[in-house]
Amino acid sequence: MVASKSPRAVRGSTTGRPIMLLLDLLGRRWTLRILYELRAGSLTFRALRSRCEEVSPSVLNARIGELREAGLVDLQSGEGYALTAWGTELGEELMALDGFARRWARRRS
Amino acid sequence: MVASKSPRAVRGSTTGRPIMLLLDLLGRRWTLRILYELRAGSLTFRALRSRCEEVSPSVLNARIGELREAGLVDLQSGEGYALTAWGTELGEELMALDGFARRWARRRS
DNA sequence: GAGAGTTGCTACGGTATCGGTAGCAACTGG
DNA sequence: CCAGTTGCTACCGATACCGTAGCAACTCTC
Repeated sequence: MVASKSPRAVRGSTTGRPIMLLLDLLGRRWTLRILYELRAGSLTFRALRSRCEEVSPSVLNARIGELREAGLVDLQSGEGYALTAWGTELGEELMALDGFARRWARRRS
Repeated sequence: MVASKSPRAVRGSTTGRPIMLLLDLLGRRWTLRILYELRAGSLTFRALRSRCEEVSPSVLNARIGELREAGLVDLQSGEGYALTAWGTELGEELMALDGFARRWARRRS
């Protein structure tokens, strides 16, 4: 199995609206960060962990499992973890946040 | 005070990069959802709570406090909570996710 | 000015999630 | 055989979260 515990399918998506699924998925600790760190290329489990400030492997594995189940991340043997086509597309959306973040950080003291 | 407990300033932003601050802020439960729900206009505390599936008021208040401190959300007396100019800008970035979410939801079963 | 209805917000206790460390099985290269 | 990877799990203490109840302040209406 691929870690398909499916903690709760999707946490609180009573509406069924896709955006809720997505917001729910992304609103978990380290999920956004993982996508961000994988933007430039594949990383091994441990390398990814290092990039994420040595997050607990159990949590990292849980997040990876969710992202794999969502079809956003994939494990390719020998290459480590990488974004899928969907993951890449989402990553590009998130990269728009980077520009905003810089402008935003400048204004708040 | 405005709920300025500042749980940890920013969770794990050892790098100081603005994007990390932002990802950290957005990677908390309900934060993305709150921004999303406020996109169309102001909402009172309780209305916002209803939109967020009756999230615990303590958590909602914590998230609001963080968003206010970040200058993304504002409380205008008599009007309820609303996005600031920065919040609106960020909200627009997030709205790009909505289109992605629909396409993405279609592919996964 | 008493009551009902708002508002934003807090306190409390139980529970789920997260964090930190240790370590396993499998594989690779000597 | 041994050292060094890899992905991943188990355990358990710490923290964030949830659910309910309720408060003070304000606005109505009568």
